[in-house]
Amino acid sequence: MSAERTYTIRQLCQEFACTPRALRFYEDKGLLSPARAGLNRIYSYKDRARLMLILRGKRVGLPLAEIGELLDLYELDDGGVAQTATSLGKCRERITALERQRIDIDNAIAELKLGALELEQRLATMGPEHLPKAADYDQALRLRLDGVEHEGSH
Amino acid sequence: MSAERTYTIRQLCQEFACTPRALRFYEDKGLLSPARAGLNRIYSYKDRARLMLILRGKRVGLPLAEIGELLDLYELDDGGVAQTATSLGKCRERITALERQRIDIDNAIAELKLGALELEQRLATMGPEHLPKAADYDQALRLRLDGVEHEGSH
DNA sequence: ACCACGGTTGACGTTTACGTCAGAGGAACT
DNA sequence: AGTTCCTCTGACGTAAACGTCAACCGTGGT
Repeated sequence: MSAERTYTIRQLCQEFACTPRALRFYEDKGLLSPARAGLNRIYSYKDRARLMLILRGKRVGLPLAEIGELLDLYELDDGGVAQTATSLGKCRERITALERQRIDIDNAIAELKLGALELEQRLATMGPEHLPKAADYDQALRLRLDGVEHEGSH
Repeated sequence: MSAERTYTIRQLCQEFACTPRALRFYEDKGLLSPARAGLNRIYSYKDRARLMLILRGKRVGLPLAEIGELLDLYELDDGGVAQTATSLGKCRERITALERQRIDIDNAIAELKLGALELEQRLATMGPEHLPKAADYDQALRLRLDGVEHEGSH
């Protein structure tokens, strides 16, 4: 019966790398409905769980509206058999859609891996004979490295 | 040396269920550059292949800009070693991103399947005691079936 | 009492990926 | 020649998902 842990908007944002604006937006869309302490929003553990589902839904490309429907599937106090039946229908539609998408992704990954292989081989066999000039190569590489701010191991 | 097959804009649109507007838009963005017969666009077999890649990229949630970069990876006449190296980098980034996405999708599918199971059981154990009324149930079901045009096995 | 700080509510701006006319041009049938 | 198509080029509109900015509020510290 310990008071369940709660979160401020900023805590959740830091944890999941999103902005307060986004959370309020999800709230506008009915995907979240945190409690209030005066004006301030207080997110419960359940709210946090919902947020995680929302973000995963986004990562797999679902529009917020669809995510909302799916979230409702999990919290069905329900309104009857017909409701449940159509929910099941939507659920299955989403499953088959995601399975198609999985296939697309597998194909894309396969092709990209082939592409990567070819690029590697090209790099390997690409002797100085294909280069503009050793000096140019050197300079181009330098420019590249200078231009890239992040991702550097330095 | 038979003249390679070509396609009008409408033919491609019918084949891939998209609109002429979309194809012209992709052209604006540099993802396609079909030949012309006067004003009219003439799509080659290669253009068609690119379009398929574009559409698959879209299905996995890539923005058109990214798709453009990936397409360029396949057609590298190239500008040197540095170019090829950074291309390889981008390629690998995309691969790992897609692999993460694959995991998300697998998780989402798993959860949805659990949800579907629960819904099925609820439907099974949901005796008339939870129903508004047997008559209402019957009527609601009828309405449902009438409202759904496709997917019906009838 | 004053002020910084984090949070809140509008309201308008922005990007992406097209949809939707409006107006015109060439091919083809009648 | 007239009409019917299909297509083309702008140009403007739109939905989704926030970003950004202004102005306000309550609370803790000094």
